[in-house]
Amino acid sequence: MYELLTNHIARHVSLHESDLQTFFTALKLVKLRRHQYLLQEGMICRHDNFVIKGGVRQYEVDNKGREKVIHFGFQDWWITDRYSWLTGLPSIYNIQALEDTELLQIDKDTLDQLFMTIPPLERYFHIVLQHTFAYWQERILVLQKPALERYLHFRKLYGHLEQRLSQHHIASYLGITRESLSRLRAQVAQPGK
Amino acid sequence: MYELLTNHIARHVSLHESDLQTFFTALKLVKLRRHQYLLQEGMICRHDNFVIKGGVRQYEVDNKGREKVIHFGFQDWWITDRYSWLTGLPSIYNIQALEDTELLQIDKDTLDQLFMTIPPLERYFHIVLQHTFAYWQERILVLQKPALERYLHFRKLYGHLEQRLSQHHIASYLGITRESLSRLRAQVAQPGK
DNA sequence: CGCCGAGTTGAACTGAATCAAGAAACGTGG
DNA sequence: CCACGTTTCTTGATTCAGTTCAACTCGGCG
Repeated sequence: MYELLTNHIARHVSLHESDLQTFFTALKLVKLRRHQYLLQEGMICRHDNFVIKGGVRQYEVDNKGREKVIHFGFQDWWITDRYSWLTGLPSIYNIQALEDTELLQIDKDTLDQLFMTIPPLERYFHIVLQHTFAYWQERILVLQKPALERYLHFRKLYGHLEQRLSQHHIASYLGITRESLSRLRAQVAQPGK
Repeated sequence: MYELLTNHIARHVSLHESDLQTFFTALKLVKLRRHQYLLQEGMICRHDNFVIKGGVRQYEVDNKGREKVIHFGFQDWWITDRYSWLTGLPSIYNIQALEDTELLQIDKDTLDQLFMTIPPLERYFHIVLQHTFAYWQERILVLQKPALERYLHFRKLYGHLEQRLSQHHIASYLGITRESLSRLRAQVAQPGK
C-alpha cells in the first residue's frame, strides 16, 4: 500500500526508515468510487492527496454552469486545491473520482508539524511542488496556443490516459468544446485535408 | 538593500539572525537597465531572483516569432524559469527588465546547500512557492474565460501596475492582441453599449 | 519640424462556439 | 443475452469573439 509512495519519495530524497514510518502513520487511506467527490465547492481543503490507484479531475463550475477542468490526478501525483489549502478559505473547486480511486491523504496541520521534526520531508514536498510548478508553467504557455496544438501537446504528455478520459473532460481541460475536440480528432486521425 | 527581503522572510518564517546573514552573503545584487535581459532563450537558468526595484517580464517567442508573456515580476516577487532551474535544461523563455531593475540573486546549488543546514530557509522557499502556485492555479482558470473577464481580473490583481506596463505586454499576458485590448479598454472606460 | 513607436479605430476574415440532429457505445433490467 | 433508454461522440449549419490587415492619431524626441 505504501510502496508507490515509498518509491516516489526515494526518487527525490533519502529519508530514515523511522521518519518514513512516522510519516506513514500520519497518512489516511481514502477510497473513492467512480464519481465520488474528494472535495466539493465551498469546503475548505485541508488535505493533500497522493493517488495510488485510479484518477481524479479538479474542476471549477463557472457562473454559466459550465465545468472547467483545471487539472487531472493519476497514479503517483499529489493533488489538492493549493489555494484553499494555503489560505484556509473555502474552495471554488471540485475534485471528483473519474474511476474507482485510492489515495493516501495527509492533513495540512499534521504535515506542518512533521516538517519541523523531519526537514527532509519538507525537502520532498518542496521538490514535488517545484516539479508540479514547472509543469503548470508549461500549461499556461500551451493554453495560449491554438486548439490543435493544445490537443497534440496533451497527447504527447497524457496520450496513455486518453482512453481512460471522456472527450468531455479532455475538451474541458484543453479549454475547448466537446464538438471542437471531436473535429480535431477527426483531423488528426486522417490528415486528408 | 536587504530590508525588503528581510521583511518578506519574516512574514513567513522566523530565522535566526545568523542564518539570515549566512543567506544574505550568498546573494548577489544584480542591476539591470530597461530592456536588459536577466535570462535569454537557450541559457540554463541556475538562479532564482527576488525583485527589489523595478520590474521584469518572462515571455516565450513562439514559432511565428510572436512574444507570449507568461508572467511578470515586480517588487517582492521571486522570479525564475522554474523548468530550466529544476531540470538543468536550456530555457525557452526570456526574462527582460521592463524598467531599471534591481534584484537579489541566488544560485540553485548554493541554495540547495543552505537548505541542508538551515531548514527554516527551505520552509520559507516552500511557502513562497505554494503562494505562487496558488496564484498560477487561478491564472489557468482565468485563461479559460473570455477576454473581457481576463482583462477585468488583471485590473483587480495588477491595476496599480497598469500604467507601468505597455498595452502590448498586457495584451500578451492576457493572451489577446494589442488591438483587442484597446477595444476592451474603450468598452470598460465608457460602458456606452 | 519630421520621424518613430505606441495606441486607436475600421473592415474583412477565421477559428472555435453554439445550436441542432444523428450515430454509436454503454449499462441496466427483464 | 437481448431490448431499451441514456449518455457520449460525431457531423453539419450558423453565429460570434477575437484576429488580421491597414490606415490614422498622438506624443516624445532627434
